[in-house]
Amino acid sequence: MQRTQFGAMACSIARTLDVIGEPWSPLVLRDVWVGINRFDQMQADLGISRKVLTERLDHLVEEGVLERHPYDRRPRFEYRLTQKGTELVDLLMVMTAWGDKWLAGEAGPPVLYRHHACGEISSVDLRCDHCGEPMHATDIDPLPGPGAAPVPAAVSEA
Amino acid sequence: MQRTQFGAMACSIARTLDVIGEPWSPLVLRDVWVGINRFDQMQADLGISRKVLTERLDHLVEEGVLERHPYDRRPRFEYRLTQKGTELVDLLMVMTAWGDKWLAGEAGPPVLYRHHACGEISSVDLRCDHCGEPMHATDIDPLPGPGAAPVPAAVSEA
DNA sequence: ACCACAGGGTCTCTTAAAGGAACTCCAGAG
DNA sequence: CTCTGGAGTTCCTTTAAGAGACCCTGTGGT
Repeated sequence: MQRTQFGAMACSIARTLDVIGEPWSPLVLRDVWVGINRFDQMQADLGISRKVLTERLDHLVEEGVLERHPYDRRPRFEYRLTQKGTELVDLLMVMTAWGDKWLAGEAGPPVLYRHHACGEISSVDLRCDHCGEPMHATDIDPLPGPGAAPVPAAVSEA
Repeated sequence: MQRTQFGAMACSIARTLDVIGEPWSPLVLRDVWVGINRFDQMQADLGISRKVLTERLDHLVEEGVLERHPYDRRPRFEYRLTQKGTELVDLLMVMTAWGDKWLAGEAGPPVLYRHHACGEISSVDLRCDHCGEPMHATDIDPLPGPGAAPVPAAVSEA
């Protein structure tokens, strides 16, 4: 719903939410990722209302996360991930890992991932891109960066 | 808003969205993570409506992501991350990395992270927890897992 | 003992977004 | 020349977010 626009906050989390924070958006992205990339396929797969699906697709295309590719002389499109969108899938992979661990219950994870490099069923882990050691919530200190608090007159964020 | 409950879908992404998919929830989590953990502090920091903040905090506590710690004889609470919540911060770190790369613009990232292990300003990278090689969207194949499609009578998901 | 204060909510009202379903548009098949 | 099937679009109803006033309860000052 999001009446408040998060994009103006000096916070990359808030800005990212402006792109995929709306309800259904991550699931639309997931569908495109796994190859469900036409309107009616997605609609059927997700059970989302057609109106909302239209809005989400338009928004994701505007944001440069998806691209429309015509596949017919009529205005018929397939949606595909851009580079920006492909990198956003990292987020889905981490959501999957967390959901698998904390929410899957006795049935176990609904989907497994096989890693091409090693051929194993595995999941994703977060590492420091400098030293390669694990990097999680308690392993870091936040410091103000160059883009901090850009609008002095603004009300609040962090 | 989310009239549709995602939690019933056989998809860890959808289930995770049920926990933190509502508007503001990730930002509430971020605040608690960085030490803004009382009601009025969060309200002031985010500019969220008090009603919605109450709902989000209640929900996150119910889901076991946050814990209430009294700090007064009156019913006054600090909110803290549980283990489940701390691991969910991984998601925020990945959102931050993506937002820093694609949305920060010329000003640069609003916040930097210093990694304790190496002392460097760095960001997070996704690795296979088996072989340690990079693991991104195009490096994996999804396969059906043990918890796939639990309700044969159900309508749709993936 | 009394009053003002502040943290942490609750209530109410308005506005906008999600759900659902019917309707439109158009190219190609028969 | 009508039928069908993707891809939207329109309309209506329901519900959640935004905004801001109001409430309740210890506490500290006088």
